[in-house]
Amino acid sequence: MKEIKESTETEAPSGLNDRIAQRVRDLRAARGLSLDALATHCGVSRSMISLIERGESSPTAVLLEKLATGLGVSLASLFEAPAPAADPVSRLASQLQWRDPHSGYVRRNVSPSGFASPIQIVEVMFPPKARVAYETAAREPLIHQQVWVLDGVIELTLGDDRHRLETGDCLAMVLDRPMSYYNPSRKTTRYAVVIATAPSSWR
DNA sequence: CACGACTAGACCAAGGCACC
DNA sequence: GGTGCCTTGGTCTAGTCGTG
Repeated sequence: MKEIKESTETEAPSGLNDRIAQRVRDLRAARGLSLDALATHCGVSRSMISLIERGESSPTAVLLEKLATGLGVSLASLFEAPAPAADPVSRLASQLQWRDPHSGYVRRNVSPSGFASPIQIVEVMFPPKARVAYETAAREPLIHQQVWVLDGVIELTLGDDRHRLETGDCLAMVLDRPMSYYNPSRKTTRYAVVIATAPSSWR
C-alpha cells in the first residue's frame, strides 16, 4: 500500500480512490439512495458503484462525471475531504492531484479541500491529442463553470456549440448538457476551471 | 496480447410480512 | 415462536471492450 505523497505529484491512486470512495458513499447516503437507485439515476452499473465505494476501482473522469451528475454535485466535489477543513489556505504541497486513467489528463484541486464555499478552483494539465467527452446533464442546484486557458489551446464542445480557446481565453458555461474537451495541439494545455454552485435565482 | 475499466447477472445476507 | 417467501441492498464473477 503506497503512502499519500505530501507533494504536488499525482497522489497514489489508492489514497485518492479511498477519498472518492468515502465521498460517493457519504453523498449517496445523504440522499437516501440505494446502489440500485443511484445506478439507474446516473447510468453506471451498481457493481461499478460498489467497487468505487470500496476503493477497489480507479474510475475514469467520464464515469465520475456521471456519478457526480446523479448525485447532483460537481465532479470536483468528489475529490473533497469528507470533513470540512479548518484551514482556509490551500498550500501547493497539499493540493491533491488526480489522473484520469483513460485520457491521462491530470487535475489538481486548488481550492481548500472541504472548505464551505460555493466556489471551487481546479487546475488541469490536458495532454496533446487527448479527448474527454462528458454526458453532462442539468443538476439541482445549477452548476456554473468557467474555463480559463493558462497555456496552450483547447477545443470545447458544449452541446452543438464548439469553442476553440487559446492562452488567456476564458469560456463561461452552465453544466446542463453534454460537453467534450479536445487538445488539438502537440503540447500539453494548462487551464483553470472555476466552478460555482448557483442558487436557482441566478438563472 | 495483456491489462484495466466496466457491465450484466448470479449470488448472499438481512429484514419484513403472512401464515400456521 | 417458527417457518417460508419476498424484497432490498450489497458483493462476486465471468465476460466484453478499449487502449497501449
